[in-house]
Amino acid sequence: MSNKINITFPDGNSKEFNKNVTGYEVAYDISPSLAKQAVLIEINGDIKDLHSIIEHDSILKIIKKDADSVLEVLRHDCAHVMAEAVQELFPDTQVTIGPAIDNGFYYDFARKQPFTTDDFESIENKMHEIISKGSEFRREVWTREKAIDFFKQKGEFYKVEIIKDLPDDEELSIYFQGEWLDLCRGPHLPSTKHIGKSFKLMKVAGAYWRGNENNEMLTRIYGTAWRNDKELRKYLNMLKEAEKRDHRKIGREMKLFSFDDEVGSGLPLWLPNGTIIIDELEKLAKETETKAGYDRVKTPHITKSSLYEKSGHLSHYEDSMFPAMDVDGNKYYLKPMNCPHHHKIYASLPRTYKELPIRLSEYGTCYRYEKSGQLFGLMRVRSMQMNDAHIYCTEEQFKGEFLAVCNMYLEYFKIFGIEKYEMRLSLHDKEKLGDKYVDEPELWIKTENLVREALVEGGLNFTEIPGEAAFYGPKIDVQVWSAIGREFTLATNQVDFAIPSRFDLSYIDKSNKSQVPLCIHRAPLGTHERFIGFLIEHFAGNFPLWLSPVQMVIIPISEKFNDYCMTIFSRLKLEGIRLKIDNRNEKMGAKIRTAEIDKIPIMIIIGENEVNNNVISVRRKFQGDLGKLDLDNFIENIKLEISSRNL
RNA sequence: GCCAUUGUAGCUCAGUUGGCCAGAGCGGCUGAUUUGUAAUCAGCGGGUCGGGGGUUCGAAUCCCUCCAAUGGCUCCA
Repeated sequence: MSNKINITFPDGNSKEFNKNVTGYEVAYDISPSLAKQAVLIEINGDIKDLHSIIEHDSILKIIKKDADSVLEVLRHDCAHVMAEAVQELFPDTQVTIGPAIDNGFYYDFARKQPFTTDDFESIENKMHEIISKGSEFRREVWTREKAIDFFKQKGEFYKVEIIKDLPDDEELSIYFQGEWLDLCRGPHLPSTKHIGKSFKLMKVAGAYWRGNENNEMLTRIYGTAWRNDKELRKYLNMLKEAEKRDHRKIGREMKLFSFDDEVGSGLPLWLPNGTIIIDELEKLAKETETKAGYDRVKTPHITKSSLYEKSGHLSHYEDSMFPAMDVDGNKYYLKPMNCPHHHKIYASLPRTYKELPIRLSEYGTCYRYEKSGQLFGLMRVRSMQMNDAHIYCTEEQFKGEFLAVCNMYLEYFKIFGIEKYEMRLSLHDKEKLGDKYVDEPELWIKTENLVREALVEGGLNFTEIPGEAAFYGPKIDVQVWSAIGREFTLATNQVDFAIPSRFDLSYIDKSNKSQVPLCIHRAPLGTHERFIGFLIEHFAGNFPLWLSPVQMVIIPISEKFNDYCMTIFSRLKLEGIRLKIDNRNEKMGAKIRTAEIDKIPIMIIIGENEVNNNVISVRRKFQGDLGKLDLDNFIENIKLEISSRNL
C-alpha cells in the first residue's frame, strides 16, 4: 500500500503528500504565510480542525480567519470558553451542551442557583482571561468506558447521559483547551486566542434538558460572537434598529391597540386606528374572495361540547381551549376554530357535485387558551380574528383548489411587498398514527402526494417537514420573519380528509352515488392580530396610503387660514379620505414634526400663498415638499393610489 | 405551564446603604405669539410607586404572595 496521498486544491491543481499529513503541514507547504493565516480546513466538503490528519486522497481547502465558515466554529469555541469560565467561577456547575447558533452560541448549565445577568461581567472577564492565554484546542479520541468513567468521577452526569446515547459507531472525541476539556464533535480553531474579544453575553434563559418539558430546567446563557469589533457593533446596532420596529412599541405610539390587566392577558383591545387596518384587510379579503367564488357565513362564538368531540378537537386540543361553561346542564366551549361550524353549514343542505366546490369564508373571532408564557404582543394572543375559510371539493377538483389558495397567498404577499417567506409542506409521522394523527395510513400518503403534485405543477418552491402535519391532514405553512428576527407562521393551508366523514358530509356524484368531499382549511392572512403585528414591523409603522389609519393631516400655517382649511378638510372627508387637521397653536415646523413622528404619509400645508392662488401645498413622508397642487388633481391621484393599493 | 428579569405620571426614565411633602424630559391643558417644510415662549395640572400582606419608629426601596409584561424553553387546530 502506498504511503502517499494525492491532495487536490480548489483551483484544480493537485499535489502528492505523505499519508497522514496534517492540514497545517499542507498549508505550510503551499506557503508559510498561508499556514500562519490558516485556521481550519475543508476536506471533501467537511470543515475540520487545521491539524487534522489526512489519510486519503482528498479535495482540500485551506480556510483563513476571514472566511464566513469560520464564524460558526468561532462561536462554538466561544461556548467552550464560556463553559470553562463558568466552571472556574462556579465549581458547583455541570455542563451539558453548548452549540453555535445564528449570530452566536449558548451553553446550558445545570446548577442549583440559576445564573443571572449580574454574573455576566465576571464570566466575560474570565473568558477574556482564558482567551488571552491562547491555549490550543487539542483533540483526543477516547473509548466510551474511559469517557464515562472520567465524567462520572467529575460529577458530570449529563455528559455521561449524552455519551451513553451516542451511536455506537460514532467516534468519541474530547477537546482540550489547556486543562479544561469537553466532550465535543468539533471542529475547533487552532487555539483560544483566535476567538478574539468580539463577543458579548446577551441573556439568560431557562431551557429544559433535551428540550423536554418533563425534564429538569437548566440555565442557558446566550452570547453573540464575531470576528472583529466592527462586526459585533454592526450586529448590536442591528438589534437596536430592530427594537425600533417592534410592533408593541409602534402599536402604542400609533394608538393601534392596547392591552389592559383588567380585560385579561392576551386579549387585545383594538383602538380606532388599529380597527381601520383590520377593516381594510377585510375589505381586501372580501374583494379577493368574492372574485374567487367564496360565500361568506357567520357562526356563533360558543358551542356545545359534542361538536368538538365529534371533530376530534376536544381530544387533541382541550388543554388549549378555554374551560367549558355550564349552560342548562350542557357544556359549552368558546370556539377555538371555525371548521366544525362550517361543516355544519355544509351539512345543512343536501349537496350535489354540481354545487362543488363550495367555499365558505368567515371573518370571526376565535379564542384559544394559549399558555401564559406563550403570549407575545399581538403575535400570540388568546382572542384572534381570522380571515378563515373552508373549501369543500371533489378529489378531481382538489389540486386546482389547493393551488388557487396558495396563489392567493402569493397575491397578497405581493400587495404587501412581502418578499422573504418560505412555504413548508408539513407531513405526518407514521409512528404517531392513531395518536397525534388520524389512523388512515393510506389516505395520508395519498393526500400528501396530491398536495405535493399540486405544488410541483404550480411551480411553487417548498420544503418538506415530516411530523408537523395537522391531526387531520397535511398542511402548507408559510413562514415569515419579523423585524426582530423572530419566525412566524403567517398563512396556513390545510387538507382535511378525515373530519368530513365524521360529520357525514356528502354529495351526490354524477352516477347518483354518495361521496365524501375533501376539505381545505385556509387562512391566508393568518390571524389579523399576527398579520398586523407583522405588518407593523414590516413597514416600521409607515403603512402604505391605503392602510394608513390617518392618511393625511392639514396644517394651517396660522390660525388665519383655519376656515380655508376646514373647507378642504370637508371636501377630502367627503371623498372618503381619512384625515385630520392640526389647528394647534403651534408653528408650522412643529406641526410637520408631529406629523412625521406620527408617521402620517401626507401633509397638506395651507398659508397665504395657497389661499390666494386656490391651491394646496403637499409634503409627503420620505419625499418632502412636492410644491403647490390643484386640489381636484390631487384628489384624483390620491384616490387612484388608494384604490389600487399601491405600496 | 417552566426558568430568569422587570413593573415609579399618558410615554421615556431618575430616585445612593430604608429617612425631609416622590423627581425630570416629552405629551396634555391654559395664555401670549400668528408663524412657510422636523421642536416659539411662559404658566398649570397629572402618580393607590402593579395589587394585597408582612418586617420596621419609618418602605418606591427589605421579605412573602398574587397579577402583568419581557427574554428564553416547551406548545401551536
